[in-house]
Amino acid sequence: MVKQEEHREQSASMEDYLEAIAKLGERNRAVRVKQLSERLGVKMPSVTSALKKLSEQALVEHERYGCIKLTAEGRRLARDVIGRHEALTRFFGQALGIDGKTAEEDACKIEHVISSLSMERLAKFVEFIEACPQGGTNFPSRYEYYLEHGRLPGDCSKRMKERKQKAQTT
Amino acid sequence: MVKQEEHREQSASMEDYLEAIAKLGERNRAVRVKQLSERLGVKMPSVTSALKKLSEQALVEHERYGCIKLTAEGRRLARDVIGRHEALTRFFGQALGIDGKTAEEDACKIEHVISSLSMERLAKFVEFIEACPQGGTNFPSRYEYYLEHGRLPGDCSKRMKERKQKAQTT
DNA sequence: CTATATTGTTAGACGTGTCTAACAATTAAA
DNA sequence: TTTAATTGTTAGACACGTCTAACAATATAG
Repeated sequence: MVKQEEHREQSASMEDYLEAIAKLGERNRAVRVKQLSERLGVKMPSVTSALKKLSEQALVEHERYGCIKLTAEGRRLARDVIGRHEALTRFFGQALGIDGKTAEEDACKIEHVISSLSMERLAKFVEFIEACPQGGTNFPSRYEYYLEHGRLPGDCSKRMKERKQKAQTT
Repeated sequence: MVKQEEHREQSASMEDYLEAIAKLGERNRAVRVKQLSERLGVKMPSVTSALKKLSEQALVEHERYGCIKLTAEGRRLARDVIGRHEALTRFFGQALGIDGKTAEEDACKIEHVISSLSMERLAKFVEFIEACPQGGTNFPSRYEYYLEHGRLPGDCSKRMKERKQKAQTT
């Protein structure tokens, strides 16, 4: 039994490129070097060289002067990064009440270094806060419960359902 | 009015060196290159070259083959880093219930990238959790209150005092 | 006090990711 | 459709932080 093809750990920079390509690709069809360079605040040659690296790892498809696309694997990695980014942004914004700009910036940095365990817990914590915005009794043990069961023990779950229905009907 | 001598931003690596020197200096008198190299998981030449850089910035005193000490400014920076480290460790450990090793590792990374605003809020949040380990009613608004006034509105403050007294008499 | 181990330094290489300067391709305008 | 503007690439430099190899100083044992 040989060790399977592992996740090649990506550097913070490369994760930023993947993330940006995915984000720009959401709306636009063709992602361009220029766009990436502007979004990431680097010069175009830096983008070119990053794309070369990512192409070699089969995370990106890019032919000279052509458009930029993620491969399936690249998309997977980008999704992960974006997931971390969003959860962190919500944590700083919603849970800690940090302003949007700072929340974004911090999420941008931390998304590259946080462990998956902490990331999961943080995401759960945000869910908890969001599910029960008015709080309730006995927070830490309620949080424990939420970690265990994925839902709240008492009255808040009703409110949560109401909110979901409301959201659907909106 | 000319802009005063600013905080030269330190890289993650340099902050790690400062932190390690401070930590090793707590007990031992003379901090050595070898110790630093072991603690930080780098080879000795890396330490030598880092010390050269930090000496040039007057954050560290170090003469060839001699002992390593922080200057007042170096100590100040180290204290900041350690403060962030400890607050983050407590956040991941106490608040999110992450195991000690992971909490340490994440703190180690995040301490170098988090904004001071988020850091303050996170520290306050940990205080809140620690002050009132059993939780109470209406968590988010209680947390708001704590952010505003630095203490809890109701019954928990009594418990907190009891805990402090208990800690003193132990 | 000499011989040996240990610790520390220097020199120089390397990988990463950035930059500028110069050139090439593509697109838009005249 | 030639010319001009924009966009992209190549080549090469640089800063950072690490490493190895070789050498130097200090400490420890005989």
